[in-house]
Amino acid sequence: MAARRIIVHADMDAFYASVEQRDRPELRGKPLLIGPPGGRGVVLTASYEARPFRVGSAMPMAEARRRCPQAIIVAPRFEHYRAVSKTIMATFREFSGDVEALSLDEAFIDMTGAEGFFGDAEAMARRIKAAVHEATAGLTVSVGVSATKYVAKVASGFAKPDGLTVVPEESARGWLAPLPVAKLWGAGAKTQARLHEAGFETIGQIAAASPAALRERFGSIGEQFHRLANACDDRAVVSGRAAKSISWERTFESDVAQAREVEYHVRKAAEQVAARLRREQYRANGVRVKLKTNRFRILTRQLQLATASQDGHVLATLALRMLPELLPEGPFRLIGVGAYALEKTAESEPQGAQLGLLEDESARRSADLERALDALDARFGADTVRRGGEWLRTRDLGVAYRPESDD
DNA sequence: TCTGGGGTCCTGATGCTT
DNA sequence: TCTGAAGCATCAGGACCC
Repeated sequence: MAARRIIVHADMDAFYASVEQRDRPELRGKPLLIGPPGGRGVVLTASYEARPFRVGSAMPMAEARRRCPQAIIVAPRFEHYRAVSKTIMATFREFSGDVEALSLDEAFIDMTGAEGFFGDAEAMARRIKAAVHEATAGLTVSVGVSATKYVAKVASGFAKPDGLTVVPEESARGWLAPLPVAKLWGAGAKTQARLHEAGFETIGQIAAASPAALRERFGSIGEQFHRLANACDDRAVVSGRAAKSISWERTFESDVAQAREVEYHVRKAAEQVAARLRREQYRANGVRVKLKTNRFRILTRQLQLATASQDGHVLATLALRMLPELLPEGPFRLIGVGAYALEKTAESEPQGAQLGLLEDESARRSADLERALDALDARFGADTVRRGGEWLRTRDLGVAYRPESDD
């Protein structure tokens, strides 16, 4: 008989806000919103002091400011959060080799068979929480433990912040039953509305329904809901998953309408994606362009590359080829470029050849970038200027950005 | 209210091959 | 040689997650 599984789901509490409060004592104990300080955007994270004002993630910043005028708004520092996240994931790996990161602030840890080292499920969870607290100089994490990923995940959110919930396998079904269908993994706003329309309010009602009827009404996800509601979830914790796509997109302060401006932003996005591909040692076999119109219609087009590439010029050339048929749909509030069908580069190439390639590549790329900039200067006129490492186009675009470095 | 960024997975339409 | 069906790959969009 297979060993009884012990799956831990660990979820940092108000992660971005907690990091800022840890690093800046003047923010502690105060309502804090992480998000764009001005312009268009939504709240990324609200500190626990802001939550009583009914402010939360994904709420438009304008509405959040109305509900909580005294909140301090801080722009996110993703690179910093990524660094803190590395420390947290490394701490998890001290407990198990099977750690599956879901995002910067949460992960599954398979602790099956580790009772001999760390004690029972609750003891394990306490030790993980204490280790994270120590490694991060005071950040708290909520932890759920059960025999399946799904139940562990719901459990970690059960007693936030700084929570610890253990749901034994034999009581998991009954524990889930009274929870609302919103707790089903995969049921977002649209699906919840359809579930309510069909008379389903609780997970227990889904568990008791016929899987065939659920499939009939909701498709394959209906059957999946039935399995989850009955605490049946044999998905394994998968460590070291490779990326399937890498993208870069931006929403503008004011919409972009002119073809030359759209081309400019597509080119810039392609360079950003290529820089990440090189940094993370991927090549892409396809390029996808994404535009969001000022009426919130999302348009995408994709093309495959003849040869896999991590070169910004190649990606941009292909991306620009898809633009003509989309431009009449503008103006656009968002422009993005993505690379998909990724393959890893480093391992398969001999070390010497790889170094030579990288040197040549780097020199050629710098020259390409210079040529591209000259061309942009020539096309956009004298108000496209570069000062130090910063590129500024003030008159038309109102944007300033620093190209992402490769290292 | 006025709606991000970076991802994954699923579905239906369409086109190609056998 | 033509045609239709089946199977598969690709594409565009939708929904979802954090």
